[in-house]
Amino acid sequence: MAAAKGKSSSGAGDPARTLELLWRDGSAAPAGRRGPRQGLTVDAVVDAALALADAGGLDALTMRAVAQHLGVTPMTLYTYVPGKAELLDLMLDAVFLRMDRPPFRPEESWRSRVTAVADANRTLHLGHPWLVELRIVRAPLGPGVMTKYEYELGAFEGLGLDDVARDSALTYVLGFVQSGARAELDARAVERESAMSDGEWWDAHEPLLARALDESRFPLASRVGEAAATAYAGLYDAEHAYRFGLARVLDGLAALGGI
Amino acid sequence: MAAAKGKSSSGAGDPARTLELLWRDGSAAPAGRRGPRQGLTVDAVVDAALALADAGGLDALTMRAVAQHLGVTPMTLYTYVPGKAELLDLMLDAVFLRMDRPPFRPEESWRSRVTAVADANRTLHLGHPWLVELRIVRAPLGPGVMTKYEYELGAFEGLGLDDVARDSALTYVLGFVQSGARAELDARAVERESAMSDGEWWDAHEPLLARALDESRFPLASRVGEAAATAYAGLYDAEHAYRFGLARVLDGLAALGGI
DNA sequence: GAGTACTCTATACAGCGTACAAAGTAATGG
DNA sequence: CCATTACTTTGTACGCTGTATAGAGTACTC
Repeated sequence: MAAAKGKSSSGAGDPARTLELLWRDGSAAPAGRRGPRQGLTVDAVVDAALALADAGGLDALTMRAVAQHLGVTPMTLYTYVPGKAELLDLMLDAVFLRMDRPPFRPEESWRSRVTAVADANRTLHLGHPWLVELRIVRAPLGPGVMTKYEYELGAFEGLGLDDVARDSALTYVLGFVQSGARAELDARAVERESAMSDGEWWDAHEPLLARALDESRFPLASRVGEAAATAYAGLYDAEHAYRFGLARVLDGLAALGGI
Repeated sequence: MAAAKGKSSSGAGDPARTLELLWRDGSAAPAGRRGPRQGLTVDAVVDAALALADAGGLDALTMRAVAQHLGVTPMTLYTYVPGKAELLDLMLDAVFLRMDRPPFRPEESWRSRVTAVADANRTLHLGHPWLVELRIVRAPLGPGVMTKYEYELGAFEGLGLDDVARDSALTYVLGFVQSGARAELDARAVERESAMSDGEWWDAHEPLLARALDESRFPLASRVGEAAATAYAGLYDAEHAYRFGLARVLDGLAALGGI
């Protein structure tokens, strides 16, 4: 397998081997294996990788760091997972599987259920910042992915959608949540990495911005931009954007269902 | 300046220098400069970088590649731009500035105007795939960014929104478009890099997926998943997702404006 | 007891952004 | 006119990445 120089994508490895790992087929039958017994497990590798990525994003997730975390040399990891791509598939399925999924109550409105799904996904993304860095295409069809999909489709019961529209609606809601979470995480990361708050950044730029804030050339932009900046403490208020957007999403879906 | 190991972010460099470059302050006054005359211009560097990134994404955009494209050595570029972060700011502002912005007609409905803005941004993202890879926080306040913001705010005239809500609405629409564009570009990239179509990928996985597609364990998921896969040719139909989502977005905004 | 399948380690590679030092060039100040 | 100075351009070097490859040691099967 050639060295992956590009972005991290899901679903990149050998299908059979990846699925075997996802459903943990080999874990129950270590009988009659030659050679030294393995000192670790796939789960231990995945958990170490999750700890690193949760704390420092995909940049912090290097095979060397995972190995060091586990007290082995980097190449040892390759006896547990085929490569980094498959490790990411396992991480993704693991965090999906561990999500909280309180059962929907029969009398609950679809708005309440969809809001719960959105909130849960927002929490997921904010707790695992590496998720938004991942290209999730051809998702690894493990227990976590399937369980999550099954549960979330259930939230749209009562909206009067056919199966295709139901899938579209879920994709739409999840896209909205991921988009907002990404913006929030990006803002956090920039604030951390630049060691400069939004306010400090603004103070450094404002004196130089006569042209950009030219009211005669950009009347709407300068007026609305200032109103927005004044309304929220910083330049970007993620919480507000989420609440505003979710209300729009729900209203848009209501119009679809004719409710 | 330390080597940037992380993701590419906008707004990372020295404010004064970056703004000077964005508004092209030094370009008209090359009088009395000692040393050899420069063989290139900032614009030439930006255009070369754009050509590379448009064709191959952020992975293809290396300082070495830009230099080779221009027939100089990599370090030569650092006399034109302070570093890669500032080059990305210039690229971003440049593509924003070059967007098509047909004037809104007075009798045009807000739905038509917002649809035009969404379409233009979709075209922008699909034509410049590296945009979705960028962390756009603290956007470089150059002419492109300001002109785009000014124009797009105008699309929400007639919806009855105050300034703060107008900014939120625009953020919401742009987030939706970027989210969909990212999904589409990710799907394209994976298809290209894996040299495997979605259909081929599915054919390779399906025989092994008895567990994942277990109808008793995942009744909704297997039924809806199959309906969606059948309805669209591939696993993900970006065009459909965009049209479906944009209709929801507009309906959601209509409910906000009370229209 | 020989063979074998396995685990784990050590070394190596190409490519990244850019710091640093050196070499060459043109305008300036005496 | 020439030494100085500011500038452009180049070459080299560093630490980092995922993982190919080869070798050393271990525990099972025949």
